[in-house]
Amino acid sequence: MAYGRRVSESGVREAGARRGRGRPARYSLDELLAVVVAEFNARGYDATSMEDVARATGLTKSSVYHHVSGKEELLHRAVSRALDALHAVLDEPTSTSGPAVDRLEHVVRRSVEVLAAELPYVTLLLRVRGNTPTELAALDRRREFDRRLAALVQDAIDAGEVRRDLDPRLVTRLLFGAVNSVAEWYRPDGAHGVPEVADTLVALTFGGLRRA
Amino acid sequence: MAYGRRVSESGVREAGARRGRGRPARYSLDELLAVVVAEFNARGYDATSMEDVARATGLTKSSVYHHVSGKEELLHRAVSRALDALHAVLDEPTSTSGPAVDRLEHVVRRSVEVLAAELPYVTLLLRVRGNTPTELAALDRRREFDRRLAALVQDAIDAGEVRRDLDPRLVTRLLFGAVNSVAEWYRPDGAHGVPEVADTLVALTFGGLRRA
DNA sequence: GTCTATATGTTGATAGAC
DNA sequence: GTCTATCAACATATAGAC
Repeated sequence: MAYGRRVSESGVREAGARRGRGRPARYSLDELLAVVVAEFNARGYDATSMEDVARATGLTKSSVYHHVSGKEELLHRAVSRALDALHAVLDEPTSTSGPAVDRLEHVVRRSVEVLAAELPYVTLLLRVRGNTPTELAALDRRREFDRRLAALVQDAIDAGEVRRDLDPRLVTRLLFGAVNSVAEWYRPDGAHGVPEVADTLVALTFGGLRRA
Repeated sequence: MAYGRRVSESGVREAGARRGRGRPARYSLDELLAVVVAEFNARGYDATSMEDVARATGLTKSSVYHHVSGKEELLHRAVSRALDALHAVLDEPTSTSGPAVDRLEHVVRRSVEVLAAELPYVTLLLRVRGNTPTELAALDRRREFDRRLAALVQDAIDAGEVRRDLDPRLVTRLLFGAVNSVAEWYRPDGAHGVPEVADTLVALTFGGLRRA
């Protein structure tokens, strides 16, 4: 923490205060990315100009271009981070051994945890539309992730551990639709902690809402 | 259907074929909106320029400005249509009388149906970020809708018809997170029809996935 | 109700001094 | 590694002819 950098509680450096004055900011790429991704999520990637990025970081546009080749590299680094974290969940030991329904439940829980831990990056990923090569590549990796999820649901059905009367691809989409929706409202300092969110999600989708 | 207008199966006039040539298009506002909203959803609202809008409609920018005051009016008309349709669900008789859990289930089913029927408009609504006055007003109406949903869940808990061990606001968010996620993949000509989607969603969230 | 032409601001990105 | 100054392209929107 040299230079007494002004960094907010969330670990995101505070915005725009020192442009052109005082000591140079000396951003690391990760620090810069955290600020920029927060801005992308607040205004939308397309609606955020490089001038907005510069203002948020407290640098000039030129200085931002010293760190990255352009706006798209910022997006690429952000969504790659999210995709790496999500794919890693599927490679965990508990995701690959044991009863299929337990593996599925584990992946649901861990997905919520990763979503919370990497919230800004996952949020940005979930909003990617496919306008650029970077975005298309991200959508491809997302689809690969979804295929691996669907295989997990299929395993649980084949093992007779979940009800067989539902289409597995449809169940996968709805189940992880609920998981992903957490990104729309979850806040680290909000009313609900990660364990409660994960427990409620599992209770809702594995146990069901209706009273016995 | 005068003038033998070229309109696709989805009711959306086909794009860009006649700019500057042949008979004037004579768009109604609703027809124009359908084309434009499809474009907004394909590229993202912010990433869609008025030039893109003009190309998609087969008009010039100037002609588009004859129909609407600007880009934001197009957004306003689209999200208002979605919000009107969603709020109407809560005012249906079956949403306001009978056992609370049945009212809740009815609203879930009808929300899926409205989402499918008004897919492009709801899709656009769900992506609104809050950058402009129009978007902020839309977010306000969405929040009001969510409040009414949460009250429905609370009613079902108070009536003892659903399990009491879950936080009602959290359940509301996850339940309708799953509902809204349908907009991300549902297609009218896709593998799953609306009744199957609604049945599966209700089975998943009210009955639960795990085998008894 | 459509067009061509244009006004005026903003965009992503670069040149080059310090 | 930051800055000032600038560019060409593209943005939203308008004027006015037909």
